[in-house]
Amino acid sequence: MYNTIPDQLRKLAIENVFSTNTYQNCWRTWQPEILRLLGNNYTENEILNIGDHLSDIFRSTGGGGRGQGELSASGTAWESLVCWYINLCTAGSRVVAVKKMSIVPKAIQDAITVNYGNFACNTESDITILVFPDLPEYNTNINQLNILNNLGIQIQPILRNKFNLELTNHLAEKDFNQFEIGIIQCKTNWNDNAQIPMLWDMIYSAGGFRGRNITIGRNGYNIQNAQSFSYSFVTVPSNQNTVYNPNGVAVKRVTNLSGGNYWGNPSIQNVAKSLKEIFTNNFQSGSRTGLRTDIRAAIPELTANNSLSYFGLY
DNA sequence: TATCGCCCAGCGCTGTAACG
DNA sequence: CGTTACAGCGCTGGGCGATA
Repeated sequence: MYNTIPDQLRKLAIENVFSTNTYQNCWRTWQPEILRLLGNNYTENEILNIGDHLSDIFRSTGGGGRGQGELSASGTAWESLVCWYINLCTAGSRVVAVKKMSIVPKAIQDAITVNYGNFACNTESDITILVFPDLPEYNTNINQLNILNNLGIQIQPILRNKFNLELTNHLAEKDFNQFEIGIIQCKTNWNDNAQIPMLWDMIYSAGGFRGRNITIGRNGYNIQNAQSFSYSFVTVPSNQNTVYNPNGVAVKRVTNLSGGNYWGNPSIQNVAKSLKEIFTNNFQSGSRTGLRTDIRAAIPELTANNSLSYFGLY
């Protein structure tokens, strides 16, 4: 159970999140807060509804600290919390959120690279969402797989006790056009920064600009050839004393993003949606049985010494 | 006058490359 | 394989100017 390729990559992604000092410090405060929100005998509803409270959870640490340390760390912390939450809600599905770029399959990395002349800029993305194709390779226990590399040699799913990324690299090349790709731009504040996701979304939507030698993708991998591509924005927002209304520039700039704009609060019509809505908006095809069914099945496994205990919810 | 959007500068954390 | 060094990255909140 939870031993498919997507779920192995998910585990790697979450272990990476927990490996940073910033997240470990935050987690000491966040974990009790999250467990309190979940309550006893929680269901898939309580798990999903964490999305309405992510901003409160985030603000429970730091508390307006203006030190450069906290300032710098907060961006990482928000990204990490969003990554944790998305993976929690998608456990058991073929949807995986990855924060660390180097564990994203190479072909996907290539596809989302924007080339400005011969300079590859924006190879980084805050969080990359992968929806693995609905093929046997991605629904089967990795111990029963027999995947051959280009030399005809079987790829070991586990190498030196670690998930072997050669597996995902190879399969993403082979099945590239059946992958769905999502980029999530995380920002703790909203106002001025809304320009950044707006502009990148324009470039991705336009598919580059030939006359100016601005292109997307490299090594033959292009988001146009993937199954789908979406660009989303997720903010806290940390701005104090700011009321967001549907006509504000910051709001207008992100409401038309291909993947939508979200925050860690309950949805407000025409302003921002709760992050919990991102699953029905963008990544529905990543589950055979449906999101809620997957979460329901995952809940017993979140406890100590079970297959999803790496989420730290015990 | 009230509101809104835009601008500014800095320093510690993280990840990666280089090294032993 | 473990350690070190370094380069790149990001968030905040007040003030100013433009507009209604």
